[in-house]
Amino acid sequence: MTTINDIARLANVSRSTVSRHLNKNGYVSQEAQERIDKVIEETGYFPSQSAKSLRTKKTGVVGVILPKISTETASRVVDGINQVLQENDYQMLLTQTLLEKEKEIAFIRLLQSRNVDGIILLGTNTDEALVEEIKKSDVPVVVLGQDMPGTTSIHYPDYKATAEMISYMIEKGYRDISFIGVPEDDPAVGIVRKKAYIDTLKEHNLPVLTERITYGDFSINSGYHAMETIMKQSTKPDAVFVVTDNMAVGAMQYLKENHYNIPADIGMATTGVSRLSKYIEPVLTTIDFQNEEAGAAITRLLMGQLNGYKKTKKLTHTYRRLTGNSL
Amino acid sequence: MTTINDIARLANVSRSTVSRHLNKNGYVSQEAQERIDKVIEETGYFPSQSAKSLRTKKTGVVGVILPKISTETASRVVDGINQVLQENDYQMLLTQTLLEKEKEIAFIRLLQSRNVDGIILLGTNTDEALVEEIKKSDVPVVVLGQDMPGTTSIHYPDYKATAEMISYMIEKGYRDISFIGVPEDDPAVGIVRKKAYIDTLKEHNLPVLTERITYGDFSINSGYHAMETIMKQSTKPDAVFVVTDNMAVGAMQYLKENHYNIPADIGMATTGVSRLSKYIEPVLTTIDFQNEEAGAAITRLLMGQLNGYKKTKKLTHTYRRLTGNSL
DNA sequence: ATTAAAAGTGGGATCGATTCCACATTAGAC
DNA sequence: GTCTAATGTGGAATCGATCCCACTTTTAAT
Repeated sequence: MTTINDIARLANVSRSTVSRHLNKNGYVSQEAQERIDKVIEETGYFPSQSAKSLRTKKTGVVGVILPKISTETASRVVDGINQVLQENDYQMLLTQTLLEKEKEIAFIRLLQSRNVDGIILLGTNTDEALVEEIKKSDVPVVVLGQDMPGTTSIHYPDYKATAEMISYMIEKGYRDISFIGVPEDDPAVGIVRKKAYIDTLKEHNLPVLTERITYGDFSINSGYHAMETIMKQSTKPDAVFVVTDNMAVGAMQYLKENHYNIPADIGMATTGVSRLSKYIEPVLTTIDFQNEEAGAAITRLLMGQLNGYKKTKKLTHTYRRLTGNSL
Repeated sequence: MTTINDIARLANVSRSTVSRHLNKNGYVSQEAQERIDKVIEETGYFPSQSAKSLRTKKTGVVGVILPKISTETASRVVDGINQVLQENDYQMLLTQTLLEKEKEIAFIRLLQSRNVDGIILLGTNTDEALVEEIKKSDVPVVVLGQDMPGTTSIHYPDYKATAEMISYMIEKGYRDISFIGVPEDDPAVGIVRKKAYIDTLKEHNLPVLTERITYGDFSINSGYHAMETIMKQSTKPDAVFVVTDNMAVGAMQYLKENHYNIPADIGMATTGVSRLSKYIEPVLTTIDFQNEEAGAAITRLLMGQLNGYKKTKKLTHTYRRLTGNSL
């Protein structure tokens, strides 16, 4: 491999001069620049990032930790992240936890050992151990999707969007709305969205029935089974709200297989699957959290931190309701 | 930041001993090991990957170049890649070209400057310039999706799968099948699949009409417009085959908006959208190229190359036909 | 008891860049 | 024509690891 020393020798200058030219700092004569450029061109030289970052403590790489890439939500967020990183000449080191919590902590360490300049975490919990690990981190960590204590983070408007959707369902005439949620480990999705559901029912003087509240684990399959549990109850609800896209797909699969008509037999609303919801029949009424923009926004916050901004920031992202004919 | 020297000093050994212990080569006494472990535990030390890879020329990072992550096909491939990389303790540096060809070449260089150990390219063309760049690469490059000259690659069974699907459509009674393809820059999708379509029509003594062959650019939108072009012709076809998932979604959108009934008015078949095709109404008949497994397979080939296997390998991946009611 | 092999350790060179510093040359100001 | 500032250059230290080599101590074999 060609090194800076080879270039220096071939161009008849010192390696300091080559470095100065490459980084455009300090003085280099016109002639020297030309000789260096010529040699670089001929050899196809590119500086070793390892050596560079050993000296400068910067790698130009940002680590991204997410549960699983092959979901619409995650891949859209990554699109947004990528866009901002590219604008700022950063690269992305991608890791997947597959929803194993310990891996979030392990990856924060691993990414640091790889000397990333910063870390973006798509949050799935706010456990004490995780908060601690973030606090200990040498590099800035920003979080999307959870209100992570003491950390710059953007979370979705879980409460507002859910409450509004439930209100909308009630307006539409539904009176017995069931709920497919996730465990409380995930505060944003597991606690806040459930609370919004319960609060809104109460506000409208509707009963909150524990048997109408079921849980899945984010997977398509778990949505299927949660829906099954609900529909096997002695009395059936007239609608269902599913907290995530993947589980909604599973729930819909159960309903289709068992020949329930949506929305005639049961209304359905969810969050996510925004891009594909309109090709699914019936067209899903869903909350679009605008994941690309959220990914871009959290990345901009990280860029800010990398440029020395120290204070932690808390933002709530926006959303739009997409109205289909599933209600 | 804690370095190996700090650990050495605190544990009262030399930095060589710490290194030997960490890498489990050479001799280190039991007591020394314990002292070192204790200090590492206390300080939360992790070795600097930059320094390490400057010496060893290995980073444990594999670069992945793909057109766009937020498509079902790409994200499933990445899932497969990730799985194998994780098993082998590699990390993934992800880049997106957004279908700009020059970026494929630029990223091959960039990734090398970042000292990745190998590169996985989701191929979109086999241009001379790209082939040259791959040949010049210091690190192994493997390609998925194209039969890249001189390079270890896995391509999909484009011809066979397409021909079989067209045959199946003909068996089903369709006689005027239109085609939405992509430009020939992409040999696998643009040339081979079209050839299979044409050959199969000919084999069955059906006319090949140029006006039935349209092109898109992989985007949903282009699928929409291609479908529009076809349906605005004086005589309408009785079926359409769309070469990629995204474009199929667009084509379907056009048909739905204009109240064409699938399959009564027009039959439809495609490749991809395998995971979601069954939730779309009608359930799409599609070719599933089993992208996770393809991603895993190409990554295994790369791992082989990293372990010294030198010969270039050419493989064809498998597929399954998923039968829906869109035909 | 002698000796060779095994076990254990530290010093120093090295990887390829950046960056500080000393020094030489040139240009411009008076 | 001096003097200072700007321009231009190379040497050497440094980043944090690996790894070869030299050396000492322990163990085991004869």
